[in-house]
Amino acid sequence: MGRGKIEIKRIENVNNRVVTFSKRRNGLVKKAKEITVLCDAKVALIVFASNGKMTDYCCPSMDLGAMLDQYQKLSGKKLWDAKHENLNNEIDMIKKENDSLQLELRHLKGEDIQSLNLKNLMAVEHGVEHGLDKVRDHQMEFLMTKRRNEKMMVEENRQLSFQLQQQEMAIASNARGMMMKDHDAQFGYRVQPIQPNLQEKIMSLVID
Amino acid sequence: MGRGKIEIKRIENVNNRVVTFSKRRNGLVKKAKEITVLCDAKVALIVFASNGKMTDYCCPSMDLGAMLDQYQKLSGKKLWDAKHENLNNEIDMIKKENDSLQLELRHLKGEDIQSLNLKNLMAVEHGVEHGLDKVRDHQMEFLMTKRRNEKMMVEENRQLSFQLQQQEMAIASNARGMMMKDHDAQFGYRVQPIQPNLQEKIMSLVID
DNA sequence: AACTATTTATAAGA
DNA sequence: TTCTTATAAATAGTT
Repeated sequence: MGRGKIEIKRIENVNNRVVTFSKRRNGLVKKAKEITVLCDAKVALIVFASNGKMTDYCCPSMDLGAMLDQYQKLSGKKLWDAKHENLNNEIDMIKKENDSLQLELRHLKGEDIQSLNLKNLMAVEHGVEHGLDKVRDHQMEFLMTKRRNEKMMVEENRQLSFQLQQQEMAIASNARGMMMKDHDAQFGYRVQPIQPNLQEKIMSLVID
Repeated sequence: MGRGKIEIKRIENVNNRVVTFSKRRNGLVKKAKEITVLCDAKVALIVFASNGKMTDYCCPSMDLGAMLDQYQKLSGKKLWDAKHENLNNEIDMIKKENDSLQLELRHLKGEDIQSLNLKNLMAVEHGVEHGLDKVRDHQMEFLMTKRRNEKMMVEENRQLSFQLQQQEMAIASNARGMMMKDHDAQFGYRVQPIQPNLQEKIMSLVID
């Protein structure tokens, strides 16, 4: 329909092809809209140009998802069900892994062991013993650290007391020596902990 | 385009509507095919009549599934991804559960415990100790059962030996008393275990 | 389902 | 791209 009749075969001239595509795509969408309105039809249309650009139309009365659900029902063809199945399989696999983990966990806690034979029981025992050793080692380390920190705290306290005492002495002699002048310099000394924040660190370790 | 111009609004006359639908649907599909061939386009078209009947067209170069994948990519709209999202969420949840199980398991085995604080360490220790007790209890039971079965076996053996001895004596006296008649009755006695199959049961327990 | 008068779509040209 | 226009194609109403 135009100045000349054309054969329905690929238009080799790129320009013509692009122009024709644009015109016909518009025509197609227009007709889709028209049949939707005129005949109460439900239409979904997706068009990709050869350059990848997409145009789509979907009747207002039903969204594309619903259209495709219907399509699957009526045609019996699967669109996304395949992917669905993959995900379900994955879920099954992870669930199985989960179950076996849970079982192993219960075994280590001494539950559900009536189903184990002697060899497995012994394996579990060794595993648990080993774990217990490690946990106790770690606890020991913990306590050692705590004790070490306590010692450091005591030592720091000792040093602070010493400094404090010295400063008090200095102030006293100052006060005695100058009596009523240089009041402002009197408190120029600052008590400075050797390791700032050490005490907070230790407390958090102990409380944690 | 026809004998008269029509407004683009729902055709109220049912017959006209159905006929027009049929004509226009054919036209739409024809145009879809033509643009596919002429312009190398990819087209997917689904049409539902108001009576529910479906017609569809999809370009031969790409199946509907692939078209819709592309559609989702380019439009950013979700079609089945909504359904998939649920499954993906479920997968994430189970995976998280899995991870925490794995961690707990490693803790019970004494691995990765440097991240635990003292309270948790102690909880793990108690758990593991309890498990160990239970496992050992169970092992003990196992051995007791085995020992009990061994005793039963010894006792049964004793009884069998006794029966056997008695039968041998009976046979001997029979043979002496009857010498050359009633040969067939000679072996009429049968050695019957007190608990049939007990030995097999015990063996399977021990081997298991 | 055909027919056909008309409307609509569009191929080619500008 | 867009507009124009001659012509092909689609189709509304009729038979």
